[in-house]
Amino acid sequence: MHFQTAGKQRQAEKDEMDKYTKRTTIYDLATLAGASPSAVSSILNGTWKKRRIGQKLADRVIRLAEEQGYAVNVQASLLRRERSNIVGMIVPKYDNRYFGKIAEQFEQVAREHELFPVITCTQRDPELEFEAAKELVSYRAECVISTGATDPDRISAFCRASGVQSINLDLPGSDAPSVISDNYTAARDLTDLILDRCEKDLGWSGPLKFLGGRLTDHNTAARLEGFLAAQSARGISVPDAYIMASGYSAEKAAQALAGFVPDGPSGLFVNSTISLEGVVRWHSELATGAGWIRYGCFDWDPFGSFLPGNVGMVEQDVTAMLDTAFALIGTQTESKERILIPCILRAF
Amino acid sequence: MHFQTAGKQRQAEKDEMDKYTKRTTIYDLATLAGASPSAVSSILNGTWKKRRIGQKLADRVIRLAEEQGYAVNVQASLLRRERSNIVGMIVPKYDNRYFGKIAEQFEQVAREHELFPVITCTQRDPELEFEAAKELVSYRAECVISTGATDPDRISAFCRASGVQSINLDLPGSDAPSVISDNYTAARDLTDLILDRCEKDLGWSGPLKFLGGRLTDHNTAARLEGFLAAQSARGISVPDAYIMASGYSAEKAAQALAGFVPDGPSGLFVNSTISLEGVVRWHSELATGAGWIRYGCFDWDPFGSFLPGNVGMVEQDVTAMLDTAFALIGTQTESKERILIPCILRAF
DNA sequence: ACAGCGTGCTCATTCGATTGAGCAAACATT
DNA sequence: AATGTTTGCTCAATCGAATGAGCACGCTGT
Repeated sequence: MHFQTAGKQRQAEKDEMDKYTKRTTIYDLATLAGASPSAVSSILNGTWKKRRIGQKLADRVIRLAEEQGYAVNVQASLLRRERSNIVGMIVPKYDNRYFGKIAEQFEQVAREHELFPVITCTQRDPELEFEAAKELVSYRAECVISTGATDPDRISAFCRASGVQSINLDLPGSDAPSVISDNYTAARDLTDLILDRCEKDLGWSGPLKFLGGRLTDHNTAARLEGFLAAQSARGISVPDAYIMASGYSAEKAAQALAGFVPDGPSGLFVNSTISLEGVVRWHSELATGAGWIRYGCFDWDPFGSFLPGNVGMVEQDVTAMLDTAFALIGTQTESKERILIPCILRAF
Repeated sequence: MHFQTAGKQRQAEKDEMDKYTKRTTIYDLATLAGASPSAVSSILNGTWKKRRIGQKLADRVIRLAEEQGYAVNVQASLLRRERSNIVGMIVPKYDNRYFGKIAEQFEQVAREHELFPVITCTQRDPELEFEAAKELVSYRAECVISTGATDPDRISAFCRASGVQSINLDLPGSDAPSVISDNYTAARDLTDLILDRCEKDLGWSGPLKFLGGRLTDHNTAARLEGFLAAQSARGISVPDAYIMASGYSAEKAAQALAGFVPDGPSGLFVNSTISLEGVVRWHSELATGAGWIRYGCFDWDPFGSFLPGNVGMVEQDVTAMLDTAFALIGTQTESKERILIPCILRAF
């Protein structure tokens, strides 16, 4: 009999190792309670009423489990259940408020859905991203959410092949449903805000410069579109040289602005807080003309409102995005639709 | 025979569900390769040479595994190995640079040590913290690292009872080894920096005000000690009312300063970026006297250097802390020592 | 021809929890 | 007393991979 054998061996172990290994199992508890492992199992996982185990035995086992510091072996449990209850998230970085908030909210929402959140940070490295996805599949995750992935479709394809659901967040893919911010609308609104402020404060109306991000990146492209649309709606045309999509780093942003000393009103659309760092560095080192600058940033940081010249920031609605994403988990929909979540514009 | 039974049932499943469930197992691969599951298993986990499996069979199985998109079932594998390779980290928040960096570095270092990192964010809720620890123990984590935990000793005790190693990071406990910043020395250095600047810029020498944190919290206490020591070394004595350890929130910090309108030189020691937010808010709203203020912050944020009045920030050496903590993993040392890691002072 | 050895593989058991099936006793019903 | 029903529990198989033990074959040496 399986459990007796196990019990005996465990006993031998105890004799030999004398409590070095304290991992209590249901077999140990069964022996202690004078009951069967299956009774113990069902008592501890809450199915005991369904299985018509008596209250008395249940109480006894529960007390024993507490005394012995029992904790289920999730590996064994999940193996049998053929469910993992794990939701994986792939995130590029934790080093800014946006991804920090995503990670934090992700955990919270996952727990509300009775799922075990596992977050992996991939440093924007496509290989690491894919490795992370494979790892999550190995853990039999119920769903893998790729956030800001460089190659979301590769991940989706792999997940599909293993029968794992995948969802894209923040950056869309074409091979799985995507929940993303409404970058176009928010960029348009932010651009309008900057233009309004330039007019009000400086009596000047564009064109604005666009700084940061990469044009090949979907979100930057959508934001640029909104940026241009807001201006062309006012009859402003933006010279090509004003589009400085110089990548994601403070240094690059500062470099892009290096030669620029404003000799009159000017405005900037800053595409991320990381680029904003570069802008602020440049701005604070200007000998003259600093007062002629107005800028807004597509991204949120609590220190933003204290930066001189900053007229407003766009905060992405992380909570709404995650709620939407989690609503998709478990649905069999083969749709690869893009769901747009409106952003929150914070004007200063 | 176990594997034949499994093979047959799997086949039946395939017939019935026609590839809806694609989770390939070693039994599937064994059938396809005409080999035994044990051969397949050892080939895929790298022990095949030890087990004298031939190169030809190995090649064939490896190719098949790739073709079929095979991924080990970690649950089964770990159950058998009785090792999880999981390191857990309990972290209070992701919403500032410090914990963001900790989380990111933790993952990286864990991977370098061939461990699977699982991070849980507990919102500074003691119950959630403990639940998280229990969950990690259920997953048979090799080690649980508690960062900034409100009750690290409770976690350590529970882990010990289950035979799981635990380490405290950032905030010390008395029941497990602790790796923490050298708060005293860094606070002393930061205080000296602020005092120096006050003298140089304003021709004034203290006493400074201390803002933020909670005195019951070990780190705040150590920093306060350094703060006071630096001043008493210069013969400055600090009035009790200058110690405003008003907790961890921007609002609280702003409130603590609310009535204060400087009518002469003054200096502040700010105990965290979250308090710094409150300071900056207050500072930027001052009608007069803003120029008379100098402050430094015990915590790092890249926007810090652009804030007027900020003379320097202390950055905790996260990399060194984590390297030190990981060096402890697997050691059987029963020591509950505190290991102090020097901080990095960034003067502006 | 047979012992001795190396090579290449398979068998059967195990990890700990779950679960459909089923047994035995207590109790109710006719 | 015979039958049906409920209650309280146990059995045995199972999830997928890992592994000590061992089998069968071929080769070498004598």
